[in-house]
Amino acid sequence: METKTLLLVDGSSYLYRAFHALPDLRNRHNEPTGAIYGVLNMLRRLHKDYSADYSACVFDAKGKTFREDLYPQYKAHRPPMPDDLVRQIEPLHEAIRAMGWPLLMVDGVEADDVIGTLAEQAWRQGIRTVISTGDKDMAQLVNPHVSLVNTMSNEKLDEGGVAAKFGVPATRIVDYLALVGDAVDGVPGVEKCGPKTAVKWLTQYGSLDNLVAHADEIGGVVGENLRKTLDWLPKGRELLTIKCDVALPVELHALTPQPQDTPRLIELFERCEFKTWLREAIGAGEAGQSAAASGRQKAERNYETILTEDQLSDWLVRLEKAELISVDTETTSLDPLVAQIVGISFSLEPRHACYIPLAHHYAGVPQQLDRQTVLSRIKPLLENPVRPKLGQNLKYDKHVFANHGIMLEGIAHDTLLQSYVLESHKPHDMDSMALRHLGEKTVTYAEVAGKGAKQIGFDQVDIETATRYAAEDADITLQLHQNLYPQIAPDAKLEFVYRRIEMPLLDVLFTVERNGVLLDTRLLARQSTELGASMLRLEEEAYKLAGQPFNLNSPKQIQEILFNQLKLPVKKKTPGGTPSTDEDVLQELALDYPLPKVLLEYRGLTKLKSTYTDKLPRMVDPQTGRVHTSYNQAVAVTGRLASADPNLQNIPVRTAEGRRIREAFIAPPGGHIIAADYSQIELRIMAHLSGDQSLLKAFAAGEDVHRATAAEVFGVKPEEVSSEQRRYAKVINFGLIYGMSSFGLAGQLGIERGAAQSYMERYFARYPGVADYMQRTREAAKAQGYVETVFGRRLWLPEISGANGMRRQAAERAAINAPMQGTAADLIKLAMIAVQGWLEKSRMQSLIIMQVHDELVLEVPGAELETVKRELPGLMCGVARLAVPLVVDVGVGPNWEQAH
DNA sequence: CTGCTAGCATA
DNA sequence: GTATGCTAGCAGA
Repeated sequence: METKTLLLVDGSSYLYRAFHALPDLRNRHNEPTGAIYGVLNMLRRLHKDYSADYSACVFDAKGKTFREDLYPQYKAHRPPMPDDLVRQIEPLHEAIRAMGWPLLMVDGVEADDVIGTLAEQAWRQGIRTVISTGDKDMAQLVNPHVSLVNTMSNEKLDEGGVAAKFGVPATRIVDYLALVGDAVDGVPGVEKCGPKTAVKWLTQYGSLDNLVAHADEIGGVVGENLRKTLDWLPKGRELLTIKCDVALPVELHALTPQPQDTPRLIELFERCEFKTWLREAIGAGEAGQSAAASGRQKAERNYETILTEDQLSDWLVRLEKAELISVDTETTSLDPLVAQIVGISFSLEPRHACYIPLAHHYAGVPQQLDRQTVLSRIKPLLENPVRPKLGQNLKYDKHVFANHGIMLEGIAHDTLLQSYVLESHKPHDMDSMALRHLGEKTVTYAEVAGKGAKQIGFDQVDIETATRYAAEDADITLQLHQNLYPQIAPDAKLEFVYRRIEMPLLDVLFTVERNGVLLDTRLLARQSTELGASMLRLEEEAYKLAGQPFNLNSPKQIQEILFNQLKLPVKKKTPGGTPSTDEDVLQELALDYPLPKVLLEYRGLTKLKSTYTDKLPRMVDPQTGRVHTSYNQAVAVTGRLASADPNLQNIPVRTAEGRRIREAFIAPPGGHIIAADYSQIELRIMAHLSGDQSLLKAFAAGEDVHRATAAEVFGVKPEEVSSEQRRYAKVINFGLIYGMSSFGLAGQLGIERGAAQSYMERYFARYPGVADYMQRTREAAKAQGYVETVFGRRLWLPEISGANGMRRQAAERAAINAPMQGTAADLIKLAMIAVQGWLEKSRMQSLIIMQVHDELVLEVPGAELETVKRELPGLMCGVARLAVPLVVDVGVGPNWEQAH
């Protein structure tokens, strides 16, 4: 594959140099133009010399940078920017944009750091970078993939060039700069140490760190000066090090050269009186106009509203031939099972799209094509599995079409899932993605339909506005696909996650959501009544204990009663600084006082009533008589699914009262509920990933792993492990999965920090493979910015190298947890695909009705019970061969509770 | 009416 | 100590 190139221009460095180097040019209004001319001239030369796939001109922005925080004197002695220079900045930026250069300024980040970060991102993606700069500090960025060019002197520097020019390799440039210092930016080095001395020292000692270690060996005054500066040097070096990991508002791939805005350029050149360039621009403008007149203008968008039979037939012909159809629906509702089609849009090539309005209703609406007729005409195409479709969140559109009796097949690509596979931690809504990847600002839903109470239905939106919005959606989706998919396809691991996991899962989730779950609503209603009665009793008791009535649901009022009126001791604070009244605190207080105990009981009951027994019956779909959750496939950064509306992944199980709710999840008459869950899945994955021998052996032998851990940590025989010891071991095992510290373990077990520390040390001594794995994971996360699951799903940790210590530590813990949680998510997703595939192939009536992270729940007719029970574990365990056996427990019952 | 916090349900 | 979604209360529109 040929290599792509990124061209980065250090605009700020050229701006200063042009201003000082060039004569004081002015236009007839006496406005200075010299710096503008100098920088633009250079950009034109670069444009001629390099044909880059990506490019950007980078400037310093306003805002304090980390260097000023680190060292207040940084750039402090610089005189303020001359007014004549300030006045040229805005027109220069406009001209650069008009020329089609992507222009980057990031608040609080210097141009150097933006350039460093982009160069780093580029070489990691196999893209070559050329940095155009007049600043020698940039030499530190040079490596086999990154080179420099000074467009003013025409000097080019690759790795060899840097070594030849400076006398030290590129990797030592920062050390070199720290010794010499940077007078311009006000960063001192070692007094009397110039380039010669710095090179001599670095050649002799290899690096600054080693030189510092041997500082006492250096003689003379310079040696004396070096020793005086030892404390300063690390800080100086930090100031002079270009950061390569700052957060940027745009993606590298969005930095594509844009078409020139000729009219704007003509205006600017006229104002500046750049005569030659002006003539040239006018010539280009005329050529462009005639191109537009003859229909060749590419940049223009062409969105067509389909209102006639002829237009429709015309598009149908093209849709039939298309190799990929970008499709989007506009509807009456966000609820996928309720939504009715208002219009449909298609796009087959970038910047061209159509919108077919079908059910707009407002005064003066034009005649629209008949919805039923249009749907029956496009139905064969939509249902044809060999005509590939593309969309953004097609699971939703598949529901919408299904609501009209159309089964959307041939779903080949989904940009939501592409973005999720590439960058699970970033927003995946179309507006942000268009900006991030295409540099395009899109029409938002709020702009066409309003928001909040004033929001109107899409059917009330006038057809012209609707076309701009809906056609753009199909168009932008296609453009995003053309940008994103090429980033997935060449990477075998990402391709697997996208094509073998997420895309097939889309259809499975559609089926699971549509299947729905049958609820015993009368049972839930009865439970609600009971809960209500108990709550009333607890309420009265609480008022008596408090000496006054208050709102038991209000943490604020509870605070007032407990800590101000009853003067109970404050155990911990909320993040907001007020005394916490959460479960842990109440539990502790309950040992000594009666009211907290009542509050705890009350809280437990309210949660059950409001979230479950009251809410669930109201979520039953009147059409199907069942509850249809919605699985969000692209929110959890670890790769898990998330269930919402209602959330069926947090139905109570821990307490006996809570578990009763599961009795309401039932099978229809003659059917059964089967629950199949992976046993100890995350610990097994930890064994696999770490390769720890003891852990692998314990699983291979089918041992009770918590008991085995207890035996190792407490140094007793497995059969002698007490239940207390096993409980401790279980907490330790879970803690490890969460990347826990001894501090956290102590809190969890209610023991001293030192005791927890020694448990962990003993654990790691007995399971050295696990300790090793944790360290490796932390390092990998730091080096790459992400960690991977067994299947190669990338789990991004943007804060792993951040400046915020607390957040960085949290990112380290997440880094340890993510491969385990993420691999478990991959496994059960593969299992869902396997199970659904098997059910369809063998024409079974059984339905997958829920997924709860490590558990699948099925509704099975009596006739299929034995078959499904027999096959399910094998299907779920067969999706991967790990270094440990996978074990699935299967339970059967008339309801979910009894299936366990 | 919207957005925030506290609290809590699950894996 | 990892990852989610939902509820009620409450403050500021």
